[in-house]
Amino acid sequence: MFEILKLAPLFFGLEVQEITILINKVLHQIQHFSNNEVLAFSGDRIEKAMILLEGKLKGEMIDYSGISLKIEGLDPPQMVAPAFLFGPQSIFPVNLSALSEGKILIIYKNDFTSLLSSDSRVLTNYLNIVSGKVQFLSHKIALLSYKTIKEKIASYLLNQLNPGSSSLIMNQSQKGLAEMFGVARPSLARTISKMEEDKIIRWERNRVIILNLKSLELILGHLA
Amino acid sequence: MFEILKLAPLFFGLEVQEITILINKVLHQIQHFSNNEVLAFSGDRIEKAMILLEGKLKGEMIDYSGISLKIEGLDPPQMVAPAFLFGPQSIFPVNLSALSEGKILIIYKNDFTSLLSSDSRVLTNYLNIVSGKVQFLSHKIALLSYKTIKEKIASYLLNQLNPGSSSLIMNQSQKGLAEMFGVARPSLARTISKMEEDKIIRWERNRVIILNLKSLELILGHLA
DNA sequence: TCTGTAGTGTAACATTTGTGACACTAATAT
DNA sequence: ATATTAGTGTCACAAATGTTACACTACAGA
Repeated sequence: MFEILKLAPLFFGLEVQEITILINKVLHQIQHFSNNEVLAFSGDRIEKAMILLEGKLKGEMIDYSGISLKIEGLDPPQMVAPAFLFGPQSIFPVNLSALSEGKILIIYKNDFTSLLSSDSRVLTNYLNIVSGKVQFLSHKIALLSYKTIKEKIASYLLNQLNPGSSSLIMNQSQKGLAEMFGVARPSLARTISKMEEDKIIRWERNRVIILNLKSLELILGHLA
Repeated sequence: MFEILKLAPLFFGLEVQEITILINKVLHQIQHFSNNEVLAFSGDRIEKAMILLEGKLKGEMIDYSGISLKIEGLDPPQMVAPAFLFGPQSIFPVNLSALSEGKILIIYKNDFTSLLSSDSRVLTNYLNIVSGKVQFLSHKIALLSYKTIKEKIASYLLNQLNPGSSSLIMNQSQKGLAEMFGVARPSLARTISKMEEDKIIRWERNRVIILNLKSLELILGHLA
């Protein structure tokens, strides 16, 4: 019944039998949902942990005008909004609806904390998940706080660069990098070209050579 | 000895006696530090929970050029980087040094998870702290993701506006708003002027009247 | 009331980025 | 080997923002 949970990050390191025993020790429900069913609205209070067992869900973030901003699919054995289960704003960050029929494992908050207390592996896994979100978002904020394309490039290169090395292998196309930075590809190419002109870097297709590390660092230094 | 921890968010809802018993049930150390002592470098692995009992600490985020970007003070009974204790990048996000002599409560990770398991209030408190960080950072990212000044204005106004009202009292000067948005004041004024021209808003010194709410919302809707 | 400070409005010019387009190169699929 | 797709380089023009400067208005303090 819970075989899929062997693959869930929350239960990493546990066998199916162990998982089943843990879950059967706490109050839980199996909720069935049908195709196109709305499971939760953005802003609704979250009362329970929800882990997808079967089927497919969709999370939509809605903006002021009603146009959906971001759509994200959820497959088993993903947990719904793990980092919003606790905290001062424990509300659904998205509209949650079904893309198929399926099943969700439901554990109310108090029972979920009991589950966490009962096995240090599960507790550590959950703390890793939530803390990992913080670390991911912190990194994203650092990236978003760079305003100019030159800063974004410098930051990216300095982050990818191994200490003591002066070149790096690119595993990302310029097009992909532009998407990642949220900028226009031709603008990215133009800025790279300018940095090449200025003899800061040499940009080959799969490799970037740092010609003047100090200049690269100074680009970011102007942030203060 | 642990009286100050009565005020720590981690131990919210517990009495000093309860806190003392819990801490004495796990392995812990009291680390003394002296003025100006460096306690950790940015990038060092985090092995232990650290809660400040006495004294004052300073966290500095250093950028590539060596210029410090952000300085933050820590007072008792704050916990050092609570959201970085677990997770895939469990490293100090800052240089940590002392502004005075003092004492820190040290609990290694495994013992810290034992502490969390042993009292559901402490566990819930810790989950609230870390999850709250996610929620705070998510909100910050939403703000940072607006690229144009018009979007920032629209977002700010829609956030400040009481439902059903069509005007709001400004408790922030344009100059202050420009600083908050990280944009040039004349550029902000120009954009406001344009929105007035377009009959979206009327901007008086201490009051803004929304003339066309739909247009304001559409500004944000163009994000997709 | 007068003076100094803070905030505001606007202009000219400079800089950066976006957009749409096209030609060329490299990689992948048939 | 050829065709298709993806990525790259660059251009002209448009849009948005920054910078510097100055005049004017509002507010607070002496």
